[in-house]
Amino acid sequence: MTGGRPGCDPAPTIAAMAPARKPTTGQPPTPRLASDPITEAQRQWSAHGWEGASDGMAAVTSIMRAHQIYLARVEAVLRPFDVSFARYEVLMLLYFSKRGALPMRTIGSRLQVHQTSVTNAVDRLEAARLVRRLPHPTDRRATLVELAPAGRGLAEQATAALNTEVFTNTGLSARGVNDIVRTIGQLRRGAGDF
Amino acid sequence: MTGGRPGCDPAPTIAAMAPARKPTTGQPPTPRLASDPITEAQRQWSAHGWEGASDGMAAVTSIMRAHQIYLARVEAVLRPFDVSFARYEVLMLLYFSKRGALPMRTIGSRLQVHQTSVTNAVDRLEAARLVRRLPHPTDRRATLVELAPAGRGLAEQATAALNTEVFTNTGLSARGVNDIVRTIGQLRRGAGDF
DNA sequence: GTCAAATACTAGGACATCCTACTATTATTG
DNA sequence: CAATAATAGTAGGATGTCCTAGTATTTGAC
Repeated sequence: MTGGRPGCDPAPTIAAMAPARKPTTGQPPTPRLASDPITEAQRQWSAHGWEGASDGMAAVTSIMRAHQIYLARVEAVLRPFDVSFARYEVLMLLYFSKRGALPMRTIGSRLQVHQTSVTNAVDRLEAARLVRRLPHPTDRRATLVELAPAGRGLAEQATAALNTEVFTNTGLSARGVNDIVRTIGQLRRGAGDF
Repeated sequence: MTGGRPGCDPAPTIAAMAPARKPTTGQPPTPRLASDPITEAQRQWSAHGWEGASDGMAAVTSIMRAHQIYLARVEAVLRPFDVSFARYEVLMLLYFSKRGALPMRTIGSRLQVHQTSVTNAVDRLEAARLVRRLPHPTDRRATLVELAPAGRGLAEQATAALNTEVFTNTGLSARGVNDIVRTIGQLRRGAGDF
């Protein structure tokens, strides 16, 4: 969820594995900082003799949490449009395609999701009259998914909303944005994305 | 998802919304680079007049993809132990707790997941005899979740596997790891995580 | 040309996540 | 002290993701 469909709440994080913080009542002997759970988890990792893995654990955990935060924000923005992020992605893929139509398989490959996830998303998009299934003209195994006019309009409106409410205000500095894109680019290259 | 339980394949990404690349046959007029889909999506964003949002879109999309990659790797490592990442996180939270037991509510708060997700995870962990539910000694509304010996052993073994196979080899440079943790720390602070 | 292998899609099931109730218990307020 | 509000947990439902299996069609090999 990665699944799932986050509402406003985020997803799980190893990060939060820090021991319970004392309530900030009074003035406890320990520094009453609202400690960063990921930093705390790193401390736990080191305390258990896993120093070599603690930084990587923190990075992976940070990614998990960031995903949770952004997915929740995106889904919240898309909710009024009655589409999920998964379905929005399908719409945008079709929106950018020259003919406004793509085979199911192509959609799955581009979005890097399982075929059956595409079937699922297209089922719902079709039920909402945002796309149509058409027979592929030359390959009778394949099914084309065509963007309906309503789907095109929704794609534009939803994108405008996402741009305003999420993408132009990511909660990161300009440098942070660049660092993220560049560093994850490294990861994605290693994973064979491009 | 965020959901779901990724096997080896990743999750959706706006990134892949680039138009189909021409096959690299012959030597097409356009540079036949196996283009980075996220960079391509950025180009599309700009081409549609959404320049101000393209960088943020790329960052958010990168996070989504990174999550997908890491979640798939983590789940693959955990599969032999018959636990999901969500359940592993619960085990580790208990493992780090002083008494090896925590109320359901505390688990949800620490992992930042919905209460019902904790109920779900604990149901399965309990069925696998990895944890036990106990009545809270003073608050009869609450339920304590106690780490069973088998759960403690599994937590240690699974962590060893994750450390070896994922956390010490994240696919990022040391600098990349630090950039990720630091930059996402920014985001998390803004989201009120600490 | 025919048969095996690969490909495209769907069906059904397992998990995980969220949300909205609903119950039981504790805390708060008048 | 009683009534209301807040909290802890579960049940049931919707979505999304994956996987395996099964059907239809196309490609490739002999």
